[in-house]
Amino acid sequence: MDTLEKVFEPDVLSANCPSRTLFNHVTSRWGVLVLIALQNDTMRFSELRRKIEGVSERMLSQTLKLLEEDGFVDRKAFDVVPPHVEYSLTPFGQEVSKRVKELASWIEGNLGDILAAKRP
Amino acid sequence: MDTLEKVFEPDVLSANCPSRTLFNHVTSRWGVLVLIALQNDTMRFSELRRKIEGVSERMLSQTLKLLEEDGFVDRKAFDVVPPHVEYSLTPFGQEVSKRVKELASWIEGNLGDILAAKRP
DNA sequence: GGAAGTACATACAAAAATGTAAGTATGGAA
DNA sequence: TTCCATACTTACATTTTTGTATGTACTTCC
Repeated sequence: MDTLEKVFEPDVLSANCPSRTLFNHVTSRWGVLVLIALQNDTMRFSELRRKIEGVSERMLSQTLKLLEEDGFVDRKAFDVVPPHVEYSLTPFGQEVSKRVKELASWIEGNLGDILAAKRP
Repeated sequence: MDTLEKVFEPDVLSANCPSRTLFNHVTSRWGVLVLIALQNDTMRFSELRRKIEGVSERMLSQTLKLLEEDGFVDRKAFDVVPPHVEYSLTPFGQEVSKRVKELASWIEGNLGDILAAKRP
């Protein structure tokens, strides 16, 4: 057996761990929504913009670019004149999307009870 | 059977759905980390501050207050002179924490592969 | 012929998030 | 007696995020 193992354990609680950066991108305000929106479909930029209520074009393209760099989103551009670009999730993206969606779904599904238990 | 059902379907993709607000709190920069840190323990303010590398006191107390209002965190204060306060998760908090943690763990566990696949 | 749709980039402005420093009341350690 | 620790709050400054408006290069619809 190896004598040198676990030299480095990724941990999002550590300020400079790369997993923290990735985690931040994935859980960013628009990142989570993009991941959810793309879960089962390939979508065009403007479709995404309509589906994710409230995103501005600027934020959407910024978020997509970031997730693409991280390897969670795949961008396919067709060189035609009214531009046509399709976004979808990579296999890694599908894994994180699944988990983000489970969180969102739990909240949506228990919204009534959660709201009823609030105090302020 | 009821004739008036599903009048309202919670959806985080809808700009003004209450689930979106809750989802934003939970997936906020420090919110996710607080939820993870409190997963299996009751912790004091300063312990949390040490565990979550990089949080400032201000942000930590603000985040704790928000999660407490939402009903995910429970705050127990003892009226002693060097202040003593204990934070823990409510049952709802444990549910969301579990899901947030699954996302974080997946990223941590696949960090090497994710990083290896990045393009920039 | 003019308007709309497409997928952005870019400059600028405004808003929101975050950090820093200081203050509070008190006990116990050095 | 001075300093540290506790759990915060508050004011103020800075940084980051987000939004708005505009431009681009065409094509199609009316």
